[in-house]
Amino acid sequence: MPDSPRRAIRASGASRLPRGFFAQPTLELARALLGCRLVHETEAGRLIGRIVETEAYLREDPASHSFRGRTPRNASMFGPPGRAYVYLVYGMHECFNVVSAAEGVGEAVLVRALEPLEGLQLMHARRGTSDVRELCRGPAKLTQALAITRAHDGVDLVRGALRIEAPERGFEPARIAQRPRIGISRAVDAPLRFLVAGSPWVSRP
DNA sequence: TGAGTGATTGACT
DNA sequence: GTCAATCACTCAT
Repeated sequence: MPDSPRRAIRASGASRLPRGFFAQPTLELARALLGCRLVHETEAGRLIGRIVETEAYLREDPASHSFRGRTPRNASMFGPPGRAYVYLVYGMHECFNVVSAAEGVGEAVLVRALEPLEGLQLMHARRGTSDVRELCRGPAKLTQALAITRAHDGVDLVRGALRIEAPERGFEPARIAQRPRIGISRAVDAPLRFLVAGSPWVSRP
């Protein structure tokens, strides 16, 4: 009996993204990440969600943490592409970013929402909700659901317990919409938010 | 050194 | 719809 296609991909390592994937321009990466899978292998089990919403934060971008230069907090943003940038916001919520652009350039892509794929029971327990729609619909919700903390700041997302994998073969987001970003007070009109149009999993339609 | 702010969420009116 | 929670960081004394 032959393996399923998905299993074959996993077994061959084909779902792993090449490091160069993360080196593409930040805007293109923000779009390309839609449909990819965020995977976290934890001791309690494997947690997986499909990325359905992202926001780009660029150099020379007043809304970006990197705008005023490198600090201990945002140092990961200036690291090599394909790393994680995790920070604390409002004193209690953690947000997960994929670092992009060359080392020394402070750009990243914020992951705002996921479609839960695997480890749903663990996510429910971590989030304290029985509503599947509320598991990963928001940047701080998804970090809580997938057990992502500031301890993951700077980790390599190409390989390791926390990583990003390519979409299943043949999978493509139906339609991609581009909108202004959410929750910021500077550069509010720049259409740097990307989402899977019509997806019920995005933080705001 | 102290005040102000923030890439959010959930509880409450 | 409004608003509090809570702390790292920035900026102005």
